[in-house]
Amino acid sequence: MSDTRPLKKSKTKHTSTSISEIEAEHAEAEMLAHPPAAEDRSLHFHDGGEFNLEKRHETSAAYGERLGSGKKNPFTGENFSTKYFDILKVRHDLPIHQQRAEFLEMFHSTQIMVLVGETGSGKSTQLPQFVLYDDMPHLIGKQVACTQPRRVAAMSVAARVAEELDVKLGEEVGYNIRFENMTSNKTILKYMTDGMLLREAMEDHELSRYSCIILDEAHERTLATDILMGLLKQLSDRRKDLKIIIMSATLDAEKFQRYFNDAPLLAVPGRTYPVEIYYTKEFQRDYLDAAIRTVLQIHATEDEGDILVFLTGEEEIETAVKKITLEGEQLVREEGCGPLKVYPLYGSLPPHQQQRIFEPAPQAFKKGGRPGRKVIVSTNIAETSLTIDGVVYVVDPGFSKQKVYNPRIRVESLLVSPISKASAQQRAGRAGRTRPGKCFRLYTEEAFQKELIEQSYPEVLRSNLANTVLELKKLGIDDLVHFDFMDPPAPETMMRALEELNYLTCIDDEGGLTSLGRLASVFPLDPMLAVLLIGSPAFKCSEEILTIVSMLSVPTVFIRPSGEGAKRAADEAKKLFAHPDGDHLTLLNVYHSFESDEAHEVGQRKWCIQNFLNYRSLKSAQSVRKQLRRMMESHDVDLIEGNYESLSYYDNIRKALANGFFMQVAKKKSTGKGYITVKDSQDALLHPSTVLAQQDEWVIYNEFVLTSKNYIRTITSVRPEWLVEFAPEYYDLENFQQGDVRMSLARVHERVAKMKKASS
DNA sequence: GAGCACTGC
Repeated sequence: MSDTRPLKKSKTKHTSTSISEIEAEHAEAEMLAHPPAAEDRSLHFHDGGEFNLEKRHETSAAYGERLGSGKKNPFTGENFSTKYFDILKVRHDLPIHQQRAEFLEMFHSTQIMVLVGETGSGKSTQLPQFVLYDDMPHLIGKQVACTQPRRVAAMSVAARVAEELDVKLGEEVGYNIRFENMTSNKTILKYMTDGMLLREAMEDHELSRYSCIILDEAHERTLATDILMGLLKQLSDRRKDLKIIIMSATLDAEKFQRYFNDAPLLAVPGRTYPVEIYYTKEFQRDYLDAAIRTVLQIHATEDEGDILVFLTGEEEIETAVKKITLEGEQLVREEGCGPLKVYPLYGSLPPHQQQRIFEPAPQAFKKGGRPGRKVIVSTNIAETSLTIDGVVYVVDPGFSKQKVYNPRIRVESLLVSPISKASAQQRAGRAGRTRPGKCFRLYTEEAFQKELIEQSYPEVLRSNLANTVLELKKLGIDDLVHFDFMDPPAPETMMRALEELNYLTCIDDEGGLTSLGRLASVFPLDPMLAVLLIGSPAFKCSEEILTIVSMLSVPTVFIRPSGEGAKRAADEAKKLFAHPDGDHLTLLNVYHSFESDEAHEVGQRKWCIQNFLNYRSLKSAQSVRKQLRRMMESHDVDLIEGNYESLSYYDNIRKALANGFFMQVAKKKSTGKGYITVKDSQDALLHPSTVLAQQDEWVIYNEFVLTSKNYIRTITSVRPEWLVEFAPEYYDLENFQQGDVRMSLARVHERVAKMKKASS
């Protein structure tokens, strides 16, 4: 039934390098009441003791253990709970515990160190605690920070560590993520997202409140992590008292060491099971089909154990789920196989459906019968963000959707591309979390060796850097060209970013931050949206623009289910909100309706379902709006509500949009179909989701998407006179080559000149 | 007349 077999067995044994040691359930850590401290503190050593500041950065592992195993919590002075000692036993069994002394020795001898640790080593939870006992931040009024790339990780690790230290979450141990600051003036260990620490660095370049900064999951190379690394490298010269620890999965430890001036390395073993790797003999033309057949074959021939399949996107996953389910039923009927339950898993799936992957595998039809099995068909989300125990078989076709940036046409797009060796190893590791497993790679061993790159490209090489450059400027980095990136981005990408910021007047011609740029950097938005927001009071509609910007900052609010009838119904529902001038105004209508009395009477959640709208997106637009509004207030950006009765209500909003989006304009082609972008002369079609008819000559667009065709998406019609008026330098005729756009613009300039003459 | 891998502020 399958020509992907016989699979060649490789001798390679693989050990997982999985990431989060802490599962979500720890987030619900039970908080115990602390009994009041009654006894005096004289019973030192065999009964614990107190911190001794003189020993700071000179303590031994025994010192920390003595303090941590006494009667009283040395951080709070209160008696430890019995639960504390139960957890302490478990912690002592973690591999990293053996290396506490080794860690302290290295920590004392160097300012910057690199720590690599595999899954289950306990590095994210234990290491920061080792630091606390030696660094004693509470005695010198400082804090220890530990960054995570994801919010859930920051929250759940913090909850776990608070439990381990027998303190209340938010007091000695807390976390800080966007929209939620769970810390207090007692906090000495703070888990936070990497983006959050970057924000703090923009306010305080010295990061002076910290005595030690731990960057966790550094191998993921998020934009924020990369910038922080460059920053910390610089800062380590100015602040000799600041300790820095870079934590990573094993693969690229040397690169981190080299980057940080040959920083010493500590490696801690993980706790995972070996995974056998199988390759196909031949190249698989149709990886989707091969993946489905491999799953069915595993089900028919392999021992008990769940299957995890990696595919690239929602549509592909839903197709695979349907096919596997159908053919699985056939296997049950014809071959007497056990039951098969198939679950999709991807980011845009609502949380309760994501949770279903944790349901237990189906039972065999009869006792002692062939095993039932659970199959999870997932995007990359199961590679890093979510861990599923019980997976024994991994099917890896070797592809994922990755963001790529083309600086020439200034477009970010998603492309199905081969994964890296590191990713392949990470995927394989997912099979060895509970017992030895198998990984079926749907490509040849030769392809793995020769064609896959070692590491995925870091985000900084795949993104538009306008926002990053603005952040760096705000961080006080004047010389961007010589900023020490671990992987420097292409010069053209930097040039594009500087050019864009210059057009937005966020930086002047000398590359210096302008006052507008400084203000724009306050907002957690793309510079263009920030400038749009800051400019909106001039058009007497900043409340409305604030709403539109918030709606543009969350996942799409429109739901369009599959199935012909449902699609039609969803399209009809959308028409109720449609504004003839475009999608931005349509978003405004949706938001207003969401907050209307009518929606509240029905119940917002129900109202959303009735109107094919995404409740979660709208709620998050609300919280984004609240945050941005606060920032506008504190930075004196006027909040002005447009006059809905006025005839110019919508025109004012469109003017404000034109003022912000003047770089993202397309013009209807005078001959032929479709539109052409004004700056880069790219052919583009209006995305079919637009509410606009195809007749408006000039439009601004929110994004340019490359899929089956070139599309511009989220579009509003504007008058060209506005563009010329608001961005005269950008629309100077000399900037345009001969052609359609220039000819039209010339006529616009003439009209404007005539009008001026007539009125004077 | 079509889709949004995953994060983060």
